Amino acid sequence: MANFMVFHTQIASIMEMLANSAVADICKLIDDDYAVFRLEITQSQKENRALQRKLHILEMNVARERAEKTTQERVLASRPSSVKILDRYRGMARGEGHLTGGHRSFVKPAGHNTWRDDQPITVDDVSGTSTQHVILIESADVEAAAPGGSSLVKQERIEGEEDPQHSRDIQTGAAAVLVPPVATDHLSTTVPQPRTRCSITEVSGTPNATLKSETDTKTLTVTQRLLHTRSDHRLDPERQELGRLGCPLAPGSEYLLYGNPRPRTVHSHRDSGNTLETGNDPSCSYSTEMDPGNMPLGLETQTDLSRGDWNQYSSSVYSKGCQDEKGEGLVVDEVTVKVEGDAPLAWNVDETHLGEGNSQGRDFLDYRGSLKTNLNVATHSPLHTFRDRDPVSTSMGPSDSHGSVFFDQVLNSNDTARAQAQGGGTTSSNSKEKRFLCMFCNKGFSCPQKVEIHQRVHTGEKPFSCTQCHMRFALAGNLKRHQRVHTGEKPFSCPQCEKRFSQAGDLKRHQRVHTGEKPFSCTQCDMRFALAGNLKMHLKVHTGEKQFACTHCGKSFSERSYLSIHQQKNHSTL
DNA sequence: CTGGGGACGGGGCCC
DNA sequence: GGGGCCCCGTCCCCA
Repeated sequence: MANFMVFHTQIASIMEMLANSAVADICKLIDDDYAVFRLEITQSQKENRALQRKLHILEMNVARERAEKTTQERVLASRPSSVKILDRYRGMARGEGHLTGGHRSFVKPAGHNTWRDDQPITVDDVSGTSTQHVILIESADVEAAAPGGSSLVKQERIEGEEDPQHSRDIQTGAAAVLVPPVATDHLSTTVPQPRTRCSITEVSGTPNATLKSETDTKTLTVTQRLLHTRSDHRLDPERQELGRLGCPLAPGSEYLLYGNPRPRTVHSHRDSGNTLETGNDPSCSYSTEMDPGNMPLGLETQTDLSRGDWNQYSSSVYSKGCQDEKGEGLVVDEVTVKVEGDAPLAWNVDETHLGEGNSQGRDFLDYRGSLKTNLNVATHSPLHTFRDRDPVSTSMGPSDSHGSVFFDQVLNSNDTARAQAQGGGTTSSNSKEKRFLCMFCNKGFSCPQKVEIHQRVHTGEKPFSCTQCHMRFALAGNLKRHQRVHTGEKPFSCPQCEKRFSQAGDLKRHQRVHTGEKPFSCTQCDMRFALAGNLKMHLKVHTGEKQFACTHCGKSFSERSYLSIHQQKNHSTL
């Protein structure tokens, strides 16, 4: 029994020793693992800090890149001579629903003087889709700041998570003032040095980010020049190249330029795609979405840009513009522009696009012919100085400067003549009062609102629609007058007869019947006419459309025999 | 072909 | 500044 007790004690002792040993081993293992674990944690923390630093630097680079863009916008905004640009074509794009829908495409104008084809400045947000935009940035600055670390950063954003600042910067030129201080500082210090530029590239078809790095010192050089020559960029040789229109610079001009003649979003009724091709070659389909045939009717129900939206848009745009009568600011709105490669630019303005289905379509001109024949229609207004080729403006704006010049040409060719014929024109003696110029035709107006109204001539905007028919009008007064067609109202009565007229001009014209006045005389013969249209028809006699005109009375005949009969019958005694 | 009217585009002026 | 009105020019159509 005693032996048993001793044995039991020994066993217990051994068990205790074994237990202690086991605990010690376990503790030792735990300590070792803990040490390893702590070491790993420390290393991970170090890596995290390094990655955070890199991320921060990359964010700064992104901000810097944005700042470059926005600063360039400011360069445009701060155009000399207190010039202000209001891009009214955003409304056109709105009509396409692109902008309101969030679709934004900023494209390099093909053939742009200062942009290269390989410039990666392309931001394309497509709303309504789940497309993820991968911003891939590889910057030498990052490498320098975080040596040894990875320079690849993936940043994926889904729809709706768009950076508000980013969006704001892109959407409005006014946001150009919101340049991050860091970015501006960076610009001021590093711009002169070539550096790696960040490219924002949409990677389609790949769920994950891929790396794309582009070093474009040339672009930076251009950007730098633009950033630092805001006051003298008019003298930029490249901008001087704009002088192909023969537009000398006009320093100190007091003209304020309204409107943006850049072509806007194309809504071609013939082309399958709503495309606006930009490039060097002026062959670009252009039409306005003011398609009466497709327009909804009714002032109250219509929501297209031509009506309420348009008004709203215009008001917004011009309210912006009016905020800065001094020309201190710039409102540059973007317009969706889709570039298909570097397709040549061609502006095939087709009146069927412009006014199809509208009796007023006749007023639209085929600008192609005008473009051919009026390339030298020079306007000596300083406004052309500002039709620059600023890559920022073109990237942010609705189109490239080629389209702008095109508009200059074609619109000057048509509207300027009419405007000048009606006492307008930039060179009028009262140009000081009419210091608000239309960007399309240079016609001067006394206030911006009149420019806005006038520019409907060029834009095709017809905000006022008749609720009784499909007719649309650019002027409210014309709509009001038109409605007499439906009401039958004829408030103008002739005092000499029973006739009544819906328009005062009609009455006045009618009264020539009573007075015998014939103010329109033929320069080829002695015929006189009470109506200009009749004279115009008559002139065809002399222009060869009728080959056989009577030398006595001017009457013309399609065949010589008819003329002979006429002369024998009416002038045989002569 | 001419005369005449309907209707619209658009600039200028005034309130 | 905005709206209304006037006016001119123009196109189209018809008798």
